Amino acid sequence: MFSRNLLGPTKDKMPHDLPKAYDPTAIEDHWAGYWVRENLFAVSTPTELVQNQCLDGKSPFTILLPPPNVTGRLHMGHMLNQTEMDILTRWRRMSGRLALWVPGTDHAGIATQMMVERQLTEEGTSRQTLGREAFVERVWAWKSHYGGAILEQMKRLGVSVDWSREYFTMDERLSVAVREAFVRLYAQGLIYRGAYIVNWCPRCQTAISDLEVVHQEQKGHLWEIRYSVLDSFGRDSGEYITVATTRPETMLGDTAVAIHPEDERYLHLHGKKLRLPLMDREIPIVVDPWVSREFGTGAVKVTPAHDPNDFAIGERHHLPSINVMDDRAHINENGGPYQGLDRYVARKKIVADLEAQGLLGAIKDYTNNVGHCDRCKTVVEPRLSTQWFIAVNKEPNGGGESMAEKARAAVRADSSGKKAIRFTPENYEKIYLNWMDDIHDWCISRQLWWGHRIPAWHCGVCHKITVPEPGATGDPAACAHCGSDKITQETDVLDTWFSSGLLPVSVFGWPNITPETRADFDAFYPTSLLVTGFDILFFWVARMIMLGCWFAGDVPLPDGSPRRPAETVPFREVYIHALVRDANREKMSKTKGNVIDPIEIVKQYGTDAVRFTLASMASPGTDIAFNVARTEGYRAFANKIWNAARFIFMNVDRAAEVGIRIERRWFAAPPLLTNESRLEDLWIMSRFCNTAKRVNEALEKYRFDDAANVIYQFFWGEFCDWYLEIVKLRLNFNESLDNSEATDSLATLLYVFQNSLRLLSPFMPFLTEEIWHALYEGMPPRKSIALTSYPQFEESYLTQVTYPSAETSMEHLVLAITSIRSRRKDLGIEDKVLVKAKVASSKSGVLRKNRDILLKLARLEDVEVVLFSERDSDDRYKNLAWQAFGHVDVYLDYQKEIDVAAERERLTKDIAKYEKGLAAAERQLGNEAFLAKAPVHVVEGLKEQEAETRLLLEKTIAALETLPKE
RNA sequence: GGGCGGUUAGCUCAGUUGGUUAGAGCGCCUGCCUUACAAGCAGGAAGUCGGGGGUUCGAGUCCCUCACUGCCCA
Repeated sequence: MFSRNLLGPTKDKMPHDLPKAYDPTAIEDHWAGYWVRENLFAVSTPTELVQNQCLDGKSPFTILLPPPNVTGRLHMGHMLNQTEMDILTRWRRMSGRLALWVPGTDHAGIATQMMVERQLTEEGTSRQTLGREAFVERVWAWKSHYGGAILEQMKRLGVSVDWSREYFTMDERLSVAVREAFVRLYAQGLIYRGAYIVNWCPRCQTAISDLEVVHQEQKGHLWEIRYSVLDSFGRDSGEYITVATTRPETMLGDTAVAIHPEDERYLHLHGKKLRLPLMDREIPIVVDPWVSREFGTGAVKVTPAHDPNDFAIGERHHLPSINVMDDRAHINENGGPYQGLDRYVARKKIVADLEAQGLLGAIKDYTNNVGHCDRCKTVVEPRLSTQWFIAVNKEPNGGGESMAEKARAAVRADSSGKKAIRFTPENYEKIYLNWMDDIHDWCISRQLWWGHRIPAWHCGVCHKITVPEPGATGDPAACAHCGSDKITQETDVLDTWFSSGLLPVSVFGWPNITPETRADFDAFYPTSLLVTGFDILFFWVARMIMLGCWFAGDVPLPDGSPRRPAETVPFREVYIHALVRDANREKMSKTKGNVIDPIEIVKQYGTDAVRFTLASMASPGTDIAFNVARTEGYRAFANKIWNAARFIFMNVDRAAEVGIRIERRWFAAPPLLTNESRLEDLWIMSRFCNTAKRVNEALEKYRFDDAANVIYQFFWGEFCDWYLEIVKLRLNFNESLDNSEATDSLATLLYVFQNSLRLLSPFMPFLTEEIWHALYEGMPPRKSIALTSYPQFEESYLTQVTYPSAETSMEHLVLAITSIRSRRKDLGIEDKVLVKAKVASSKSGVLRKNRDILLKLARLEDVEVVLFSERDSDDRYKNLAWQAFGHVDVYLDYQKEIDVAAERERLTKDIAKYEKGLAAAERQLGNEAFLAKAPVHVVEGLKEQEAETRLLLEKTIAALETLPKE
């Protein structure tokens, strides 16, 4: 097998004996392992770099892998994300940048805790039985055993990350950063603790942030409940006020009923009290303009402990808050007779009891938006609870901008129009800013055991909170307020996104930035790019911007000068990629069962083909409907490349037989072509340079689709379809002949092929690596094609010769060939039959000069080439059945009966087409306004087109007339 | 309810600042195992660019409107 030669090439073996069909499984594992083993993409701490300045003058290209959950399994979204990052990183690396891609995993608080809890349940135990310390140990054990499987999957995809820098968000050094970030924010007055309505997940038994709540429409009911109005003696007045609710069980915690101050229906009730049914509690009627008069009955029950709006009303009217549910959303001791019941059981019972007491009004069907836990899909319970928050809109102690303000400024254009962070696609900038404009304080505490424990200590004596001073190491021994040593650490942990939001600063050493340790930070911060999905735009991207801008601002530049805001950002660019959907544009989900496992597809079609599929469909802003039909097509492309290699190796071997060896300089520099060089060589070099230029431009704009399609088109449609076919004419190696022509052709062929491999390698790293090594017969100049340079548009090279004329000449030749082929088909000439042809053209010189190509590719026995003018003035050419193809007319000398009817139909159809086109052109050219206002090249182009169409029309009509009458 | 996007060939999608007769892949039809490749080669069919209106010499592209559809936020 081919790759075995690379591991130990032997002279006596045929080195280029490749299997006929490309088999990715035979090579991919080998190279994936090789890249990791050889540490090819490791970037050591730069020693002589100044801030963002490489020795060669190019800044480093730095990119962080969005850390997958340690519990994660690779899905299509990851694969898209990683393919895009890998293409860009490989491309930047090959383009001469110091390219660092840092991988790692996220401890994923809730997800991981759930995973281990599930295991414990199966074992018949629980985390509570184990206790906190043992449980956390158990999670670590789980992590070392099962965690990070996703990184192994990534290795299989061949991502060019620096594995030596792999991190885990709970690593010691990153935990230090988390703690320091917390204590600094606390010292700045931006972290506070308080009782607020939070989203409570009864399943996970923790508060979750607004972002972790997914709203879903759900069919439910709207229950109307009658509350008795009391008279001035506290007795039932006989009057009722009716409220409507979707959550009747919360009435247990009602502390008021609110009405709109100007609602005429209730004016007489201002200042009255009500009897809360079932609980027999007196509650006031309050007036509040927030109440909508149109909704329901215009009277709303107020449950400050279980609804954010009610909480606000409660604050305004100094109402008590009665929390009626416990951590599991069971009714607690404040729920009277309902204590201990699950919320939904309680709901049923309360409705039944109300009905029994005649206090239940209408029950209406009602669809409302119910919040669910993002993680476990349990219905979230808004619930009053004491949590830790970051005040994102608040000025820090000592003044200055808030975190949100800094984070907005980083994205908005400054006075000179520059943006410190640029989004692609651009519209995400607006989405980000809209969100940032009404951002709420961030609830950062979670009632979990797995995560970074909040570095705050509660005093058992004075009940105040002690948070260490910034920079302090070690835990406090005594209360900072009363000196008592009876302090215990807060049991809550931090939101996972708090630690991942710090990654851009923490992975490069923050907060430990000293002259000795700062080299990484100086070189790699800000990172160059973030590639991620829009689903974590707010979760992660926004938090990184807030935290990055906040903390990097304290780190001076290497020369000691203060860091300007634009240099505090965590990344300079954000590329938001699309969602990968299934072939029917459905969102992939486990419940729908339409999840495509990338590893399965990779096994079936090869990593390169899947990568190429994703790249070719990754048009910014458009979701990807992943269709294996596409992947099948790109597997065919991989096979095409493979077979081109086989063809080339075959010729290298044939050359070797007559003593011609590959010379390294053929690879190193482009062939020296002149205006006298052969057309196909000039043309393919021109096309290659053009392709390289377009690929570089496309990648610069994150147009992975354009880049992939341009390469595909070049390699298959130009290099294989035309160049290889033509070059077969030249590759005649013979001991008795002068082989210089064949050798020259081989040199150009190898140059273009080898550089095409480089061009392709960021997209198809495995296949190109394999063939590239084989080209050097196992003795390559570098360890990997990934360490060679990326083809660039070589301006100086292209000005040496007249490439544009080579392109037009080649186009003409191609037109002549395809025209003859088309005519052959029309006449029903079998492929293997060689015929004689006459070709009239506007460029007969090109066709005469490349007669051999014309004969071979059009399968001709002989060809006579004349100019149009010669043909038209010579009687010998009159009355022949010419077929017009624009700049070329074709006549084939073939005796077989032609199908007159079919021919007539075809010509008639053509005539109709030309007439239509001609009419359109004439109409426009007859328009004086058009002639006056349109740019010259447009007018000239149209005139030319009109003339051509007219000529085609005339010729076709003539051809129709020469057909025998029926 | 607020905001953003989409509608182009049978399918999945490109189409850059308005400019000559709208492209690609897959699929489809016809013929070929032409020694790199049948995962291939050659030739071909297929679109009134969601509907309507407007701006313009000129609109898939800009504006208005309607329809359908997706997403985010509340």
